[in-house]
Amino acid sequence: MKNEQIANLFEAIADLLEIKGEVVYKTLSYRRAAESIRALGRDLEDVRQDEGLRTIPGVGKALAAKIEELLDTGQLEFYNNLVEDVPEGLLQVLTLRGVGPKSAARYWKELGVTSLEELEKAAREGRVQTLSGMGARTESALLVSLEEYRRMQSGRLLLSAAEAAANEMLQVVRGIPGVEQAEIAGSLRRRRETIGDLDVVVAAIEPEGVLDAFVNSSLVLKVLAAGGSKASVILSNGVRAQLWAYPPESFGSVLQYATGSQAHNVRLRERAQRQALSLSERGFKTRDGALIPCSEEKQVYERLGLPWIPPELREDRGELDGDVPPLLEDGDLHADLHTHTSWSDGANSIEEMARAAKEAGLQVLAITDHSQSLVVAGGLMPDEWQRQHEEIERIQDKLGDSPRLLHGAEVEILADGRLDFPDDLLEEMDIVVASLHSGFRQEPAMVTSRLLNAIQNPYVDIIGHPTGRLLGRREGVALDMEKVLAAAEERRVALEINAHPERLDLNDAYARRAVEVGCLLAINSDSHHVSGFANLPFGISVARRGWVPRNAVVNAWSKKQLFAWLDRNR
DNA sequence: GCCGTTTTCGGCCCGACTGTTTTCAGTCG
Repeated sequence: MKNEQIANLFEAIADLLEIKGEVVYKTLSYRRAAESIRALGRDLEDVRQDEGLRTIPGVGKALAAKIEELLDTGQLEFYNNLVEDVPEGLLQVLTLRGVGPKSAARYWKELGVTSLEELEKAAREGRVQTLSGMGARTESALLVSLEEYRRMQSGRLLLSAAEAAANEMLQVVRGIPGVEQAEIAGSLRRRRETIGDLDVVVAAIEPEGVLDAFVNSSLVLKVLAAGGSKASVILSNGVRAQLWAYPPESFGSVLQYATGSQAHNVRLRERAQRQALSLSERGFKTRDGALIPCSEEKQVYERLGLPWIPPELREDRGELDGDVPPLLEDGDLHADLHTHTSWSDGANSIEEMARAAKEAGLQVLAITDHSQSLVVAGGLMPDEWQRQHEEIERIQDKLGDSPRLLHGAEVEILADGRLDFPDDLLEEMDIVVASLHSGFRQEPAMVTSRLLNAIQNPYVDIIGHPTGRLLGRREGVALDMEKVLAAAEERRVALEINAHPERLDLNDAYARRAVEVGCLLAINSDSHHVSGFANLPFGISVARRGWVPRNAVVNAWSKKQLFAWLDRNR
């Protein structure tokens, strides 16, 4: 059983235990363990054999035993018994906005509801409002939530889409009279790979007036909740958003609070408690009730004796325990080592791509069009690659040394593990990116061995988008990532963090693990268009979330260091 | 169910908003 499945199961257990009425701290333990497992970046089986499951934060004796049972049998008796008590269908009921464990339990016990369909029926028949403490408004709100659930099935936004929507919202909010400061917060500020809803924080002398103007603006389709400090809405583009409006003296406190993550904030508040302080979005409160607001975010961390923590790290993954490495910054990448042109499935010529790369501040650009077998993407035959080579030399002459062009290919790793070009051609190339575009449904062990084959080839420099996932569309291959990392480390082959917002592959957890085992990484745009270089910051976000130091990223190196690495086997 | 420079037992974060209440529980982030 794989990490993701076990994490999901633990979350389902937490939900069911909450409906059952179990003490909330027990359910929190399951949730915390699930988060730790997601952040692991390696198989639980490996952790069990090496340092032991108990070394995972939030996994104690009981949860370790449950993980072992799942690893060994693929089953969990505890869970099987639990669903005898509490119907699994209630898990979906719990996802409705406005429905928590207490309400779900009452719908189930008092109305016999065990699924979304049954709940809808009960609400339509007016049975929900017969429950004590529930009225007609609760019932109609429930029907609205059910409607929302159907519409919003698609779920989370890609980072790029969320960023565009948030900037639009930010522009509107900054134009509201009385707004002194406005910033993006929430998971978008932490640069998670997908975003559920937007959070924007503003400083204003009169927060109520700002909130009022916002909810009445043309940007807002529907108001879900609105008070004197915050408003929760659906924007006209269908995206859910929250606006937090607080007085300027509390701006830092609320920005910190609204940025989260929740787990990170809990850690901070525990820390505040040890200093006899209580921490909230308004500031610190002393035991005698005096409020100490923070106008700047860094003051929140300062008072707790901490350095300011970059938002990308605020996930309760050890960021408060010690030194954080110096992270990659926008502008640290001097090279893009994986791009396409109209020679295969790109939209622009080599020259257009080169000029755009220079415009984007890059000193080195690798042209890596697809290889012959990827027919749908216009993969190049060997003789076409030779002709492209002449073309690249001509353009290099024309452009001078800026950017420096490298000529390579994104070579298919074929279904049997061979590469799609012969070695003597690969040897001629300045750079070789090897990638999978087919055979994703093979057994993970087979896909792993295909990658290992590619890594063993002396001319391969980078493994492109290693798992092949497409966010929201295709799961990545369940590779034996530890084997891949170990081989890549030994051969000094870099693994890609593909910066396309739909890929972001490797993800943050694998990137962090890669660095731990000494692997090199490359952050590439995989551009198919001159606009593609604008995606590089998304790759940098992944690296930052993965605690990746600058010196582990080959395209953040100097030209000299980069070329020496590329020449290592040539 | 986890965890320990207060503790191996007894803690475990905080406030805004809503709907239904006559003072608060539930949900959310």
